Amino acid sequence: MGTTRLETVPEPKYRHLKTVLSEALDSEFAVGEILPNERELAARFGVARATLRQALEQLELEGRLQRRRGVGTTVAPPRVGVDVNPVRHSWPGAPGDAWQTEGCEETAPPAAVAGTLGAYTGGPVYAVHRVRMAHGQAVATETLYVPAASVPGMSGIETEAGAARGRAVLRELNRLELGGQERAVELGSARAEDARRLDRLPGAPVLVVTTRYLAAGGTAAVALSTYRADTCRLTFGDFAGVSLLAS
Amino acid sequence: MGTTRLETVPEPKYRHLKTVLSEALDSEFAVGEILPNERELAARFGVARATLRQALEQLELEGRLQRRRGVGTTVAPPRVGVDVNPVRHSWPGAPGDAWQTEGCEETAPPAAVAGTLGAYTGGPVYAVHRVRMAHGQAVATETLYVPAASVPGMSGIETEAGAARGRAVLRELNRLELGGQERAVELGSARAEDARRLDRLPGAPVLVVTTRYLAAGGTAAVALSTYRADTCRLTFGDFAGVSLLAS
DNA sequence: GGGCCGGATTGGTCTTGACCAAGTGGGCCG
DNA sequence: CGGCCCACTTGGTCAAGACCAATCCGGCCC
Repeated sequence: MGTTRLETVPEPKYRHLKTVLSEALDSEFAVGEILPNERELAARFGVARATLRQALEQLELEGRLQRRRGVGTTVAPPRVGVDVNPVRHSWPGAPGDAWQTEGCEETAPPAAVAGTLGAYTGGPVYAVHRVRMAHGQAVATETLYVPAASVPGMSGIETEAGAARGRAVLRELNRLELGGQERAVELGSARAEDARRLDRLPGAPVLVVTTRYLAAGGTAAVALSTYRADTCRLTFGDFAGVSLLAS
Repeated sequence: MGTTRLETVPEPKYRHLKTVLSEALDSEFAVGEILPNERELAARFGVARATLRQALEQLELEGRLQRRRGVGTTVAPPRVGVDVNPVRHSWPGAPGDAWQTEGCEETAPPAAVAGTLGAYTGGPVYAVHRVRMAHGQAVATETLYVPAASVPGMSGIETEAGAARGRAVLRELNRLELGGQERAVELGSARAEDARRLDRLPGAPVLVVTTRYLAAGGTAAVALSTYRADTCRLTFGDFAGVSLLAS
């Protein structure tokens, strides 16, 4: 074991294993290459399969590996940089971004969202569902909550259905004069529904992005987005001038 | 089990357990309260300890629980909102933020950082180490890489040492005319050194924030920050006018 | 009183062994 | 030939049990 051992206590096997595997991935494997199966790897390193899996799990969390039941463990490509501002000076749904609108329904928003919508509570709220693609695979899901009262021209919406209706809501939203956005990022685990769309198991780690879209009257809409934590690196396009924000 | 069961396949025990525990946390436990130990919980639910631990691990990942060896499992408080822009129109180290400078050394930056420093490669680079506190506990660590060539007045730095020297570097940096920042956020696992400072085990999930500080000449500095993913919710203060960024 | 020490408690690591579920691919059957 | 089906491979879930390491706390010793 040629790794650093500055600690006074022995390093757990799985952590040492993780280091060894990590170095092997850098030097001996190509992206997309398939590793030996877990039983063989465990035997090769002389550890129990559970111990090996502990190391593999962390490597997968770091985006180094990709595992699929029935297929195997493969070396993952570097994380894709995903800009949470897909299009400059845009509301969601502007042409050119990678979002794909899937549907729209009229529902009661989650309690947490309802609170931030503030002034618009009470009236109907549209929930627009979208999926974001990158390199041919789904990397994020989003539910955008839009109170009908917060945007004009919402009366004709009922004439359309499904994805078309979602796009109509976004179109109306884009007409608003915007006052900026407020974002938060935290770690979460994918709900069953999101996991399915992201081709992951429920509970998979995701980066949860909460966005408040601000308009003259207050919060015009709230978006809840979940990005695959294993494959995504969220970027926040350069926003010049923190100084511009001085109050 | 009153939970939704729309899937056709049976739900794994640990996931069901997670749901049950999650609901119990909401209704039957107070923040800071200590749960029964793992062996008793496992017995109570009629599962192996490993299965119970799988549920607890996910709940800890979501910031619902906090576990400490030799102490027990406690109900975690809601995540703290941490603004990655601690002070408006500021370089790091401005008065009033929650960062605490711990030391400064002259080192070769990691390869990834060296690349982005671009024009300033070759000369000496200072690494300033800081820790960010919130509610009395360390929630983030940071290493700020500052090429001596990128800031003026760096000649007198050598007269100071340790934290004082770090503050001196930050002071000089603050004098620069700034051109904005570029950020990226991704999931990572804490290196041994960071884990120690964050009072976590190595490998603990962290949100890794990479910040490029831009100045007239290019990248003036690069910061690598790691935030405890279980306790932090990163906020990006409202930046008005995505429209201001239009090129 | 103050500090050391040692046992009890708790989560962390590790093993062995078993079965399940999702894909893959080859071979049989129409 | 084309499509269905089943055996097989692979990761996912689960069990029962053992020992380790960090912490706490009470009692002993100075």
